[in-house]
Amino acid sequence: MLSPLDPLLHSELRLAVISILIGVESADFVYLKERTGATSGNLSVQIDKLCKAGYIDVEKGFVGRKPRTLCKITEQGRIAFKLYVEALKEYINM
Amino acid sequence: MLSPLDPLLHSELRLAVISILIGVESADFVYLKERTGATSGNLSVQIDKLCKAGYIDVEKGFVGRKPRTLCKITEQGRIAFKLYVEALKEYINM
DNA sequence: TTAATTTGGTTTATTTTATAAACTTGTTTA
DNA sequence: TAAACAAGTTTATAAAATAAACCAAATTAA
Repeated sequence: MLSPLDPLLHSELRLAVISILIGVESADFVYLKERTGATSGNLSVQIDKLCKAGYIDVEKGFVGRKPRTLCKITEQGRIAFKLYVEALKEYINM
Repeated sequence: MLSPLDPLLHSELRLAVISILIGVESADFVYLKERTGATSGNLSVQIDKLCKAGYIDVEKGFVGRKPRTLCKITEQGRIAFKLYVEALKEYINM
């Protein structure tokens, strides 16, 4: 039977965020928003979920006087993504 | 920016159904239920959505005295699946 | 200098989905 | 002939995604 798909990753926006974070050291809220085209509200919620799941680390601080939310994928996130991709491949027959 | 993912296909069960139908001439309700492990109710609903979207053809009939729901992917379904897979690849960096 | 706008978000409300539970109709089987 | 089963459908509930409204601080414009 087909492997189940991690519901935390099987979400367009969360998958996009993880997909971006996989390729970079870290990315901030503004960058993720621009790259994904998401609304702030939606992005905020989804970042929170990924953080609570332990898939990303979120560091809130300031750069100069502006707030900055920095996101970084965790090892757990990398593993979950890898497993998700493997499961997905069963569905798209690759 | 990342391509949007067809919401009709970006659903675990509907994707599983299409994935199975891609590989066979046709498949009936019972077979799909067994292969996906879904409940009847869920499967029924999702088959309906795929049908209404024009991604599959559904033929309800009888074999002997037992009802049989036969599903078959349409050309539109094949195309949608192909596009979905292409879009997905952007996310999983392939 | 103070009023409006922008930036970088968060919170709350709404809509949509997925899923499960309950139900139906006809058919075997005991 | 009553109980159980098969093949679904319908309805109710739970969870998700998304948008809209909001907020605080900083910047810009009048």
